[in-house]
Amino acid sequence: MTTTMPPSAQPPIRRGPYAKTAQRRQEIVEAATNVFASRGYHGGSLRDIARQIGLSLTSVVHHFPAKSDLLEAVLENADQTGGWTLGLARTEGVKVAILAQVDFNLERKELLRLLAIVSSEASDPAHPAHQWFVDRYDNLASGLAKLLEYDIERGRVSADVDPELTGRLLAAMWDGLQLQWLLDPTQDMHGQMDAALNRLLQ
Amino acid sequence: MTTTMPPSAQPPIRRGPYAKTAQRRQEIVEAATNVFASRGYHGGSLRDIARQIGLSLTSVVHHFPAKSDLLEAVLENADQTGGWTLGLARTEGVKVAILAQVDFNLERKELLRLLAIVSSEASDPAHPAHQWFVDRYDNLASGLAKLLEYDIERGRVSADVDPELTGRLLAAMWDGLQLQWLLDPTQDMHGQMDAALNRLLQ
DNA sequence: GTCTATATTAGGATAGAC
DNA sequence: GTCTATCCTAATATAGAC
Repeated sequence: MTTTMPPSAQPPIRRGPYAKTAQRRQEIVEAATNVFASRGYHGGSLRDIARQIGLSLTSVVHHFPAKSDLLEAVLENADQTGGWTLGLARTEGVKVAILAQVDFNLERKELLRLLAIVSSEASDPAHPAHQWFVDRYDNLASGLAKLLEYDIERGRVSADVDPELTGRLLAAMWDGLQLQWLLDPTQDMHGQMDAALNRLLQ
Repeated sequence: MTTTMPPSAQPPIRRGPYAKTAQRRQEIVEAATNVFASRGYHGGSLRDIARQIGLSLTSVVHHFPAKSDLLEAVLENADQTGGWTLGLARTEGVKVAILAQVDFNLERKELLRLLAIVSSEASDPAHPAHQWFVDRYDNLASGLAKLLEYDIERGRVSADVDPELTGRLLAAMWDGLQLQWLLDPTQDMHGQMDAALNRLLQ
């Protein structure tokens, strides 16, 4: 906790350090993304993360007192950089939007590896990211459901489609194809997802 | 390596030890399945595995000199116990067979956790199980493709279905729904897979 | 085959100087 | 904020007795 200033003292102006800290934190988060992506959360070490950006272990710990704090920041960051292209879904429909996101993701293999490994690790309720992933799939499914409803209204998706259920199915297919692609990058994930969307949305 | 007997010496008869060894190995493999399932391959330790069956670490190492040897045995064993119900697919169709396997799998959560975690870890080509999982998905996809062809011939599955591609899609959907169910066991995986099969097989 | 004991390396975390 | 140095724990692996 920060100590409170006595009322008489000059309040220190220090906007520089804050900016520097934010930048450092970002560097650490990016390095952690790489390490967790290749070794998992349990398998990845803070030492590796520190080494990757030429920092000491102590400094990393200074910014993120516990390893789980760092994981939390990594996941937050992953969701921000994985900006879901909502606008495209409104104008072009959910299918086009998903395929665009698939193409975008094919360029960020490390991040996908991270999410794949940690999401399965996190199926243990004691895992620090357990709730985060449970919420993530709930939000993903209901987000897709809303987009599907919109498309159904406009006749772009069959009225037979159950939005909530199909949201779950789309998320599942997405993850599953991504795993197979991660294992074997010669797989045509775009084409496979395209075919899946045609079937699932009729 | 075992030393060769001199021709003059009595060949020792020892069938007991072999059987005992096989049983021990099986015990170790089952403990390793639990540990790898809850902590992953990197995160799981040989000590935990030994402790779980009241054995010393050294004895475990005696049977499996390297950790990766143990993982290999665990995966072999997982595929055997996860006996794919081929007979059912011939008589009742691929959809019934898959749903039966889904129900069976819902009782073996630890094994599914293991496969989920290790398969994503193994997307790193340097992982000891990398090739095993690449082959596994190839075999799974082509196996499903054969079953689909059979069902198409008999009119149980739409002739519009591309067997090889759809085999991939089914495997992906299966994995994806399983992950969501592992994270949140209140998910109705049977119902979701049923709906997915109806859509994917028309 | 199994054990105790130990080697060696590495993990997360903390103390205290600068 | 960053460092060196250190603590404590645990990892894989090996040596050698029984």
